[in-house]
Amino acid sequence: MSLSLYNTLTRRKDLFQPIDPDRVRLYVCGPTVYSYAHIGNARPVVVFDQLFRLLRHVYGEEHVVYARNITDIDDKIIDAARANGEDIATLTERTTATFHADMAALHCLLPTIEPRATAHVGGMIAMIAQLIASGHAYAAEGHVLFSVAKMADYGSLSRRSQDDMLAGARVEVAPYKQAPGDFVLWKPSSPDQPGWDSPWGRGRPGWHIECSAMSEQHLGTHFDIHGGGIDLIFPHHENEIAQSVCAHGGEPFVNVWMHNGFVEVEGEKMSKSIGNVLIVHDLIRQHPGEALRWAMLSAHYRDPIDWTAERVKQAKASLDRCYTALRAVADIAPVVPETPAVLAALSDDLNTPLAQAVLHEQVTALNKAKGEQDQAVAKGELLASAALLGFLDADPEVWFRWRPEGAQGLDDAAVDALVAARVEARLARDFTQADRLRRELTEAGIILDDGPQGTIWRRA
RNA sequence: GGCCGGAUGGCAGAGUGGCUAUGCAGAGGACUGCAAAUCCUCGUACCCGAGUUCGAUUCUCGGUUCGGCCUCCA
Repeated sequence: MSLSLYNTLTRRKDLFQPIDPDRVRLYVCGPTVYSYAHIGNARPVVVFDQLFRLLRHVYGEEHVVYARNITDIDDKIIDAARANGEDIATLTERTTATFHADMAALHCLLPTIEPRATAHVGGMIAMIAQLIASGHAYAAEGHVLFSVAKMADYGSLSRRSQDDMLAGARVEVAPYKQAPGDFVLWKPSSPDQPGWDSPWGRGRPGWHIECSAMSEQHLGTHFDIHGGGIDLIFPHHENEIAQSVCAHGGEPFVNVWMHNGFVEVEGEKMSKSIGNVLIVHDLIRQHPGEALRWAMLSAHYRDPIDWTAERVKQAKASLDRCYTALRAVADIAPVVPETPAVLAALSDDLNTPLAQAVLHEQVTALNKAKGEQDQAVAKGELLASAALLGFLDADPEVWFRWRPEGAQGLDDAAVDALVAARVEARLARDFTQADRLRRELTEAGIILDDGPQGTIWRRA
């Protein structure tokens, strides 16, 4: 199965050919750990988790290296720590732990490597020194800046020229800059700010250099795929390219650049001023994480996604349909196929909406399957496809008993008791009583299914 | 102003130069003590205009419109 991926560099889908199929390397820009991750932060995590899963399937689990950094030094962190009255390490460790838990709830695997910026300052300083030595950067007033004029094809990823950018007139013109487009590699720290000793005085790294230094250390100077949000194309990734290519004597840096689209909320841009920022940590208390993952993957990763209550509801309904089918064949051992049917959809630039459609067709096939043999095959087809997407790994009984945190109403034992009472009433052919109990349960959000094997229930 | 990406049925969302996904919602039927679930059937959607073509929702050009980025941003 050939894999094609849309490459921001070429602006088209290209056949993916790894540099080394025994060591396929992926780098994704990870979180700046100063507060809870919002749904927009979660999108690249879910999208590139999906890519990671696909690459592992195609090249083998041991042959894929996925690095996603933790940015644990940044001015936003400094400000947040000060505001909280806690030290930076406490803040970043706490936030990182929450990030891990939240992303795990979205069924995201841990990356192979999770480098932290503060553990790589030495590498950043070395790379900056290299850039100065090769004439691509200069020191001025305690800062070190990259000189964009020294790189011939600066702007090739975002396809913009220096002139175009100056027309935007939002470029900060600092006195120590030789040209307005030059960007900071190193900046000085005041005594009350965190800092590291360097040849240019005590200071801290600029935003872009950490990814160049960390990818170099863990993935080498030239690797396969680099991902992140579409807003990172410029300046972050453009500058990363400039730093890495120039520090490595002009050799190629990344073959495929991939960018996910933005998340909107109920048709509006998500922003603090509108007050519609959705925090993953809150969402996972109100909805099963698997449903949130389904919702996130229900739009193609390059398109903007409008995150709505309706979308989450539909995602939950889709998974209910899957788990309903699986519940009916819970006792049948699946016959797992070698190649999941969703592989073709995923191999076409991660077409997850099409993959979900395939899952639905597999559910229909499972529902229609007659006899244990056919059911075992249909179940295996569904599970194999779902596994590649990070879905349907729960016990259906657990899925259908899920309830939001702090939910009022009947707990599992209370429901079981009422259901048992109704079963007795039905056996006694007291349908008035049975229907009264059904009504009571329906009002409590419990849906009953009287089947040949007895009565089962689920939460709506 | 520059660069980039969209516009598909009630909703979400794929895809294709002719055979018009998938799910939800809706209509009808089978099944059912009631119900739920399931299965079957149904609704003939592709922003506008011109061009290319035997044929365009799909390709080309123009337009309308929505959105993103232009050194804080996933």
